[in-house]
Amino acid sequence: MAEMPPLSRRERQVMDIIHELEGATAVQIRERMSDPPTDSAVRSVLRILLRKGHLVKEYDGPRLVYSSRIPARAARRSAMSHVLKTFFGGSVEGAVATLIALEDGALEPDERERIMAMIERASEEGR
Amino acid sequence: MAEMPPLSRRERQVMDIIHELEGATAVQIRERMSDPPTDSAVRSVLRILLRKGHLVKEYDGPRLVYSSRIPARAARRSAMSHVLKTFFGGSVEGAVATLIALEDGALEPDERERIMAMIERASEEGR
DNA sequence: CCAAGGATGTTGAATTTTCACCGATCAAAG
DNA sequence: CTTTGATCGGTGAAAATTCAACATCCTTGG
Repeated sequence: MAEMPPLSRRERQVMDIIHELEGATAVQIRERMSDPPTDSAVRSVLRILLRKGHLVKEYDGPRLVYSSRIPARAARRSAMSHVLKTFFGGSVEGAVATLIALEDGALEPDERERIMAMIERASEEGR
Repeated sequence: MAEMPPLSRRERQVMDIIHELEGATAVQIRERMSDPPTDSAVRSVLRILLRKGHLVKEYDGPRLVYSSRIPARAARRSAMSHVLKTFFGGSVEGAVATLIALEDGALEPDERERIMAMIERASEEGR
């Protein structure tokens, strides 16, 4: 049950929104779309993603909430791994450089500190 | 001339390969595909990407080399920005954490040093 | 000069995506 | 009880995609 065929356009758009919100209803998803189709169109995509095994549904009161079947942690790593390989030739250094330069201007001093500390800690724990 | 409609499956696959190689011929692209279609099928996608303005072609001797129309720097930032927003809620700290934990095990001490130095430098220059 | 191989572009058709219409269900309001 | 509004799922057809077969244009070697 590998996730063999990559996602279509709408499918990826919906999955991204669900990842960002970590679970969402059909209406929430539609609200987040820049070019929203009909409500039923969104549900069609959701049904397909369910059938393909990318999503799971769960009732929250009367509403259905759709969530990613794979844990957030794994999804994050997979996404980051892909851009690292595709756009940075695997260079963690290059990726971090782009990352910290992203929020235009400098990043907060305390966030900078936390990141530094985190790297220290990681390199110790990692043996 | 915004790049309004997101890319289709094949289109994205081809664009990723071109980004990774920073320019490639039709044959190179086909070689990199896990489920390669016919040579002409690849060219069809390339033609579409040219028409949509995502690619530019340029002769390198007898061969045509296809490259991204937008500069690598901008493409990298855009890609990283997207995963940052979609998977990390905009948290640079979280993104860096995932990034440095990515290459299983710890990252090289010297790479760690370079990253640390880079962050220092960025926070100074960035004012 | 002529053939062969490589690279490119084009066409048309099969498959896949995308989407709106429709009916069913359910809850709250009238 | 009936109506209203909101959610949900199914169906089928239009639109986009994917792709292989085909035609053309170099370029190179015989």
